[in-house]
Amino acid sequence: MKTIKDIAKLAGVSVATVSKVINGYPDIGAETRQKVMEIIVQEDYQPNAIAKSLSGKQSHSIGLFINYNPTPGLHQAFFQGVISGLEKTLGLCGYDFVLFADLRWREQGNFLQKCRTRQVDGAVFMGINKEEPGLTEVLESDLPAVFIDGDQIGKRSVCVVWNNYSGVRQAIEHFYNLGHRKIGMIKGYPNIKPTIERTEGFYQALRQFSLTCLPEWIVGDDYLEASGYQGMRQLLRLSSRPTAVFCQSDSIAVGALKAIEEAGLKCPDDLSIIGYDDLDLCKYIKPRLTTVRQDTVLMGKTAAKALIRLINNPDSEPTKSMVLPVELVVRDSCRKLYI
Amino acid sequence: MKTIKDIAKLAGVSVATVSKVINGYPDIGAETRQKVMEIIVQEDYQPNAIAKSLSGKQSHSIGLFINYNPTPGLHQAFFQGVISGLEKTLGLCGYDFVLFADLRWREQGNFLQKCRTRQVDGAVFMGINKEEPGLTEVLESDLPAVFIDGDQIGKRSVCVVWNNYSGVRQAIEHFYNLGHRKIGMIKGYPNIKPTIERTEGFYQALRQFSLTCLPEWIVGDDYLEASGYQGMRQLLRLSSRPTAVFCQSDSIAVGALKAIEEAGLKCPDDLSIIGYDDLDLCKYIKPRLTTVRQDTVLMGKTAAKALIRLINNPDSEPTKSMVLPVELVVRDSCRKLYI
DNA sequence: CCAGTTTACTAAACCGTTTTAGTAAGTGTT
DNA sequence: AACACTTACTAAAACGGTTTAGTAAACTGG
Repeated sequence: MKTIKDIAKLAGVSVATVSKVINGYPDIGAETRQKVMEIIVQEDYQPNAIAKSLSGKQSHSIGLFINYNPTPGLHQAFFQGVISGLEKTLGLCGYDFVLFADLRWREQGNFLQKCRTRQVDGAVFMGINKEEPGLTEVLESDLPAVFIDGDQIGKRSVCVVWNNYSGVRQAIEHFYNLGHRKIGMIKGYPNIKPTIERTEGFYQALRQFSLTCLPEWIVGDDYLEASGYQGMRQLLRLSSRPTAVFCQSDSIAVGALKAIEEAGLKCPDDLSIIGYDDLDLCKYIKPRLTTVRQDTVLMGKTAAKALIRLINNPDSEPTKSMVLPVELVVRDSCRKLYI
Repeated sequence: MKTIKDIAKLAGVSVATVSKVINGYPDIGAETRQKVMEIIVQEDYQPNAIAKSLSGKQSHSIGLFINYNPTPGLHQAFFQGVISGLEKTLGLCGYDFVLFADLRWREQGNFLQKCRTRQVDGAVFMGINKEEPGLTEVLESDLPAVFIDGDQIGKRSVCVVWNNYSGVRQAIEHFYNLGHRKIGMIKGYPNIKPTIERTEGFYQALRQFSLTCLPEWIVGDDYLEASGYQGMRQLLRLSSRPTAVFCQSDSIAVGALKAIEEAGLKCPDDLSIIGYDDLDLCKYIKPRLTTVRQDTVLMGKTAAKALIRLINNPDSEPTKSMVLPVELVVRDSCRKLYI
C-alpha cells in the first residue's frame, strides 16, 4: 500500500505539501499542485482512512446499531429499505458505515463507548428500545445521532418517525367513504409507540367523522398473525359486529382473514379489512390487502439528511423530530357499502 | 474520552506498561497488573480502536460489500438473514463490520482499495457479479474474502454456496414419490449460476428417477412473477402437458398459480407446483406453496467461520468452496397421483 | 535599497496505540 | 565479590496521516 511518504518522495516535496494538495489548502503553488496531483493519479494513491481518522477529527463513517429482534411492531423488510436509503444518501457524501456487531454493545449497552472507540462521526439507531440502558449517555453526549421510528430526543439527536395518525386517518376515511359506519380495530402489542399512536389516531379519526364505536369492537394485544386470528374470532362472536375492521399490522390482518374464512364468511363481501405495513405478501394473498404503506427508503434518506445536518452544523439547534407521510394502498379487501 | 496516557498517569506507570497489561504480556508484575486493571475498570477505559488499527495490524473489522440490486435470482429477504448470521458469529469474536456505502466503490469497483483504506481484516461480498471490474485484484491479493453464493476463487478467498442440485433433486423426488412422472420446469434468468445449476440439477434428477421430459415442458426466462405467469400459460396450452411443474423461484410459482387459476384449473388438484426460496408469502398464499428453503442465517454463520479461519491461518490452503444443504418444505401445492 | 509583506514551502508535533530495544534492580552461581 | 541471568519496567520509534509554527525567497512600496 502506497503512503503519503511515497508520494512525497516521488514528487520531491514534503509530506505536508502532499497533504495540503489533497485537502485543497491555498498555500500551494500551481505547478507543485499539478505535479503532486499527477503522481497521486499515476500511483493510484488513496489516503489511509484509519490514519486520517486518528489524526483529524472526522472519520467519515457512521455508526449503525441495529436490533434485529426489536419490540414487536417492526416488520422484517423494514431494515433493508432503511439501510438502502441511508446508504444512498450518506454514500453520496463519502460516508461508510460501521455496523456494530460486537456483542459487547448489546450486553452492556455501551453505545457511546463503541462510537468513540471507532470514532464515528454520527450514529443511527434502529429497533433500539427507549429503555435500553446506555441510551441516556448518547442523548446527553454531543454525538450526532438519529433514531429511526423512535421517540428519543437528546442534545444532538433527532428522531425520524412515520405519521401514524395520518395513516390511521386515511384508513378510516377510506372505510367512511365506502359507507362504513361501524368500524372495529385489532390492536398490536400494548404500550409501544406504534400501538399507542395508531390507537389514539383511530379514536381521533372516529371523532373527525362523527362515528362511535362499541368498546367490544376493539380487541387484540399483539402484532402477530395468531393475535389477529383470535381477535377476529372474538369480533365474529359479537351479536352486533362492525362492518369494517382496521388491523394495526398486516400480520394481524392475515390472521383476521383466516378467521373470517374459517367462519364461512368472505372478505370483503361480509367484512372489510385494512392492514398496516404493506408487506410483500399483501399483493399475493386473496383478497389482495388494502393497507398503509410506510416508505422505508424515504425514511433512510431522511434520517441520513438529518444526520448530515447535525454533523455539519455542530452548534445549530437540531430539529427534534421529523414526521414522514404514509400512504394508503387500496387493493381488494374493502367493499362499498350501500346504506 | 480517556486515553492510555490518562490511565498510565493515574496508575503511576508508563503507557507501555498499560498496553502490556491490556494485551496480556508476561513481563508485568502481579501488583502492577492488579493496580492498572483496577484503574482501567474504575475509569471505564476502552482503547481507541482506530489507534489500535493504525498501530497494530488487525482492525477487528470486516468489510461488507452489498449490492442491493443484484443479478436476478436473489430474493429480497436474502441479505437480512445472511447479515444476521454474519453478525452473530463475527460479533462473538469481537468484530464489527464496515459497510461500504461510499459510492466510489461501485463506480470504480475498487474493492481492494476500500479495504486497504479502512484496514479491514477481511471482506464479505454479497450480490456482487462475477464480472464486476476490480474483483480480480481482490482475488489475487492476500485479503481474506468470502463470496456469498458466488463462484469466485482466489488466493485467500472462498465462496459459500447452496446445493442447488440437492434442492432440485428433493423437489423432483417429492413429485416422484407422489406418483408424478410427467414433470415440467419454469426456468429463471438464463446464464447465471442458480439457473444453470437448477436446470442441470433438474436433468440429473430426471435421469436418476429414469424419467423423460418433453422439450416443450421447459419454459421461462426470468425469476419474476410475470415470467411464471407466461410460462404456465404456455404449458397449459400444450396438448400433452406435465402433471407437475418445478419453478426455479417462488415468484415464478406465484405467477404460475395465477395462470392456473385463470385457466379455470386448480392447484394442486389439476397441477402440482413446487417453488424455490421459501419466501414469507409461501405460507400465506393459497394453496400454501411447497418450496425449497435456503437457510440464510446458516449461510451467514458459515461464511463468518470461513472468514475467521482465513484470517487466523494466514498460510493454510483455503477450502475453496463450501456447499450448504437446502431443505424441501412440504406444504399444500402438490397432490398425490394415483396411477 | 531596505523594511515589510506575501507566497510557497517544510519541520516537527500530534492523534492513541503497539512493540522493540534498552536498563536498572534483584537473584543465583562460583 | 564479580559475573551472568532473570524480572519488571520504560523510552522511543512506528503506524499514516493533519496541522501549526516557522522560514527562506520573492515581491512590494516609499
